[in-house]
Amino acid sequence: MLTLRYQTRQDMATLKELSEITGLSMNTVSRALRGHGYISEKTARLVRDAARRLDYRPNRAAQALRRRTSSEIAVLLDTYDAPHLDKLAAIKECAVQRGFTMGVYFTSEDYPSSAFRTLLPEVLESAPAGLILITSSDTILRKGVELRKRLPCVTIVSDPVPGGDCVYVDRCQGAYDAVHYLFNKGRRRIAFCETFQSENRKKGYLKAIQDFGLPCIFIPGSLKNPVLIRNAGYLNGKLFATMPTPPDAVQTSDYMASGLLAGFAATGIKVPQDIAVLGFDNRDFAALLNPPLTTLAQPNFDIGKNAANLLFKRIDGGLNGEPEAVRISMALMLRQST
Amino acid sequence: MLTLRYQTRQDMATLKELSEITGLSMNTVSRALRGHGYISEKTARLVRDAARRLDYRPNRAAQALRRRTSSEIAVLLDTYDAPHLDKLAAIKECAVQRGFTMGVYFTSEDYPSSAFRTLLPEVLESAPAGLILITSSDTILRKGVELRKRLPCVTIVSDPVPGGDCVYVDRCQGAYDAVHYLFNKGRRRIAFCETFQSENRKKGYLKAIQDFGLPCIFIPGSLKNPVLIRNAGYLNGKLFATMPTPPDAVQTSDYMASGLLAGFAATGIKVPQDIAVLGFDNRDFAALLNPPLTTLAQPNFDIGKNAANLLFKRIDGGLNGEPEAVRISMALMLRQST
DNA sequence: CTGTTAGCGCCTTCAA
DNA sequence: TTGAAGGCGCTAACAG
Repeated sequence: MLTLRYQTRQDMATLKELSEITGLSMNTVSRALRGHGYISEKTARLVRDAARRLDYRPNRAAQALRRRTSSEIAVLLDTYDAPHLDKLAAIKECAVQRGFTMGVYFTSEDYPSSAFRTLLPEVLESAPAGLILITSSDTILRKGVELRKRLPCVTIVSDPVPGGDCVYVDRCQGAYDAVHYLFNKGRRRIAFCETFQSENRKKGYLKAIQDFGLPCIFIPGSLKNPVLIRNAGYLNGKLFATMPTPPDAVQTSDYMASGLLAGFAATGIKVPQDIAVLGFDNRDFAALLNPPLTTLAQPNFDIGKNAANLLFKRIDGGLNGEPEAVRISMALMLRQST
Repeated sequence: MLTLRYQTRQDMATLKELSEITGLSMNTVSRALRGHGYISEKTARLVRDAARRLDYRPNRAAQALRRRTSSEIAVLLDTYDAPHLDKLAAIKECAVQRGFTMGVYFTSEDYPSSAFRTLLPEVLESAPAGLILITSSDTILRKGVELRKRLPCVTIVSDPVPGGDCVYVDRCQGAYDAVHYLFNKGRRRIAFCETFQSENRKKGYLKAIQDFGLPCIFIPGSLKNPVLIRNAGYLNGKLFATMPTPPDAVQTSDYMASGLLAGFAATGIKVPQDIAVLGFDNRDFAALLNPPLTTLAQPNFDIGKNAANLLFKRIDGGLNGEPEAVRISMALMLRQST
């Protein structure tokens, strides 16, 4: 059974108690614990032992009040997208190691109380030590650059943000690599299905087919809803069957790919024999499709870790450093669809 | 462009400023803002106007220090499961409406700093006003019941927790309803594929086939990893094809269902003509499978909302109420696999 | 109905 | 190297 010496904050030891027990002043105890200023080795040990014995934990509210800034890292998300959980876990992990907490804030147009302009004040209200923005909204990114003057602020994005600290996933390079891989596998008619927010992916595709001297087979589309995308994919898949010289490979989003696979199955097109399908994002379901989908993965945990590290660099080093853009590359997850 | 009158907590107005502006004592201002104690309508309005003008926001650190409890709702998750995001969103929504913040904590065996026994102190450290535990761990649930004496504490679970406040999803009833539905559709040989943590689902299945006088076709299994489950499903699907009198319907998890569909496709079994497939959980990918999967959905947003409401009931009403168990029923999402 | 007083627990001077 | 004093912003208890 898990037992603790306290069940609420009120049961926890305070500096004062430590000072009474050790016979030192509160101040000395405080400094010893934080390792600030001059403290003799002996006193330091004395204090640390007492603190450990009482399982002392500083009162964060008091710290925040006094220091005028809390030890919270605020993370702002603009979608409820599942992969974000990994990023959060990574940020959390880094935060804990440094004695920071993590506050999560969701922006969403769906809920009035979560609109960015009402949410941001709420975030600032907690006086966070730093801010991580996971978003594709220009408004939010601009605000991030502006806030950076006063508050360490790192964004997680798909394109580098000028003037701001950011971690970005090189989706363009990812798509390029995907086409390269398909090319090496002997595919020569590589199609691209466009979806919502696929600009960078498209760039990579276009650059690659040019570099490798391949024809451009571009299927436009701009749907946002996963299920609608899937249905569009289904129709696209059937469409391929009617083409005189159909593609022998497709690069597209995981959602679209799920529909394509269904469309191909319906028309007897064999994957990967007749056509290779290569997705994007490595969503949970990619491995569950039929056949399991080869796809480009975002290293989400890594992304979170890099963002947190960059943020702490600013928290430690002040706000005068040059903005940095950390590039994260995508990884190809090989499965049976290629 | 979004502009605020402050960029950090330090720029924000304080009670003292409000008191200077209005000519009232800090105390009066404070009471007027909180609506506590006697305040004349005139003063109240005066204060509220000034507060709005300066966009006053109470300093949460100071409040927490003084009140000895913060205005944070702590939520503890023991998996990174995607559906939890909806629950979080709902809890957050309720919290914001009441002026509370939400702190999210992940327990995970994968990361040492996230083990429950190190995490719980961290949670308590922030002196939360209440705690929501989303977990299937017995240790954690027991601790929840114990904590309840000191701290409002609601669990989100699959079985009611004796002695504790909880919101539970009636998975047993869900499975029962699923079989009932299949029965009404004329299916008479309804199989059940067991998976990790499917006890309640199994109970519902067994009860239903008994009530409707159907044969029990039980395929055991206890895998945990989604991809392995999917592969097992694929094999199960092929297995069905070899049976002298195969089932005409299956109830199982979404993961297993994804594999079954692949297995059926490989052996020429038609869904839903030859066999109906009915999943469980309505995961993101259910609608993306081929054919789109009929499945039982957990109303995650609803679950979160109920948990938050129950928690606030305790926060408002003290810790002496009788423990409550709120039952949430599952909903059948009809798609093309049945 | 309103004001005064006294801290909550911690950290930053400054003095010893 | 250590201690004493003061105050961060807010609220509870009490007095007017």
